[in-house]
Amino acid sequence: MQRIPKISESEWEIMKVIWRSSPITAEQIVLQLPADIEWSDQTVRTFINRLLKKNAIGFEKSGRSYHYYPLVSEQECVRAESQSFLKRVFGGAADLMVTNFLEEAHLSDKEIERLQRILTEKQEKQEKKDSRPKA
Amino acid sequence: MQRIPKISESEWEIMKVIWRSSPITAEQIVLQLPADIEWSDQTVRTFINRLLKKNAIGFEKSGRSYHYYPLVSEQECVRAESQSFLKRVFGGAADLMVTNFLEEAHLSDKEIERLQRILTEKQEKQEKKDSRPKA
DNA sequence: CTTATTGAATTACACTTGTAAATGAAAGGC
DNA sequence: GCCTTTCATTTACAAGTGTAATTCAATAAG
Repeated sequence: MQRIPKISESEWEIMKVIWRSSPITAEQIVLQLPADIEWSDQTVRTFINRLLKKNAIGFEKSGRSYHYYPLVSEQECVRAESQSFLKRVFGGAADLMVTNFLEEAHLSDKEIERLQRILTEKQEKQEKKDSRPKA
Repeated sequence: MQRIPKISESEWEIMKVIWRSSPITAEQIVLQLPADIEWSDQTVRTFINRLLKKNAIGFEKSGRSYHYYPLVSEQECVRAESQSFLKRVFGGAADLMVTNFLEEAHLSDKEIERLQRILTEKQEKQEKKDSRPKA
């Protein structure tokens, strides 16, 4: 009964398309997959069906073909995957993980500045919260 | 022939123990696994064997039992997993990912400051590089 | 109406993963 | 030297994944 079904690597590709443009037909999904992915129609339909079984997506009949739409939000799924990744690789330590990314990734000056702004905002928000009497 | 074998979730737990203290016997691995993991000895030995097959670890006989040690570094594996995660969930955009984590994770003031320091350092390093004539 | 086409649903099949049990081999106990 | 214990190796087996082919059902073409 867990809220968010486990979505496999291939299924993620399908979900990303559906999140981007739903409702959408199987045919359109095939077309909108990134060019470097070369799956047969059948393969794509298999993934669609598995996502249906997992209740990750739903559909509405529209004459001959189905229009699929997400039943779980990208937000939720990203969060779930991130949690799982974090736990597996960094034992759950978010700051460790961010540190690692900051050090490994080559970020542009712009990006670094943006991140600093976000951090500063977060800091200010927390200070405000701390100065309130705790409920 | 890819450098870093794919390490499953359970196998990661084993690897983390081996990275922490190697060379190490199967028995010790069992003992050093986090307390909330309850695998039978056999299960742990299965994972160890799979890691051997994948060439993620090696061993040296020492009389009755084996002493296992890593053949791939934690660094490498973390990097590989991160890449894979990044690609799957964020389409490869590292800054997006970091942003997301900063916003979702509850970081303490200390952690935020530490991250800011890291960012500042990175920024300074990049400026230095930029002021050099490009090779 | 019969046939060809086009989705969707079912079936397939090998590989991985989680979870062990069974078997084999070596070493220690007596 | 035989029996038990203890590792390691082999085998097991169901669920999930990657990758489709096959079958079924409805629609379009003639």
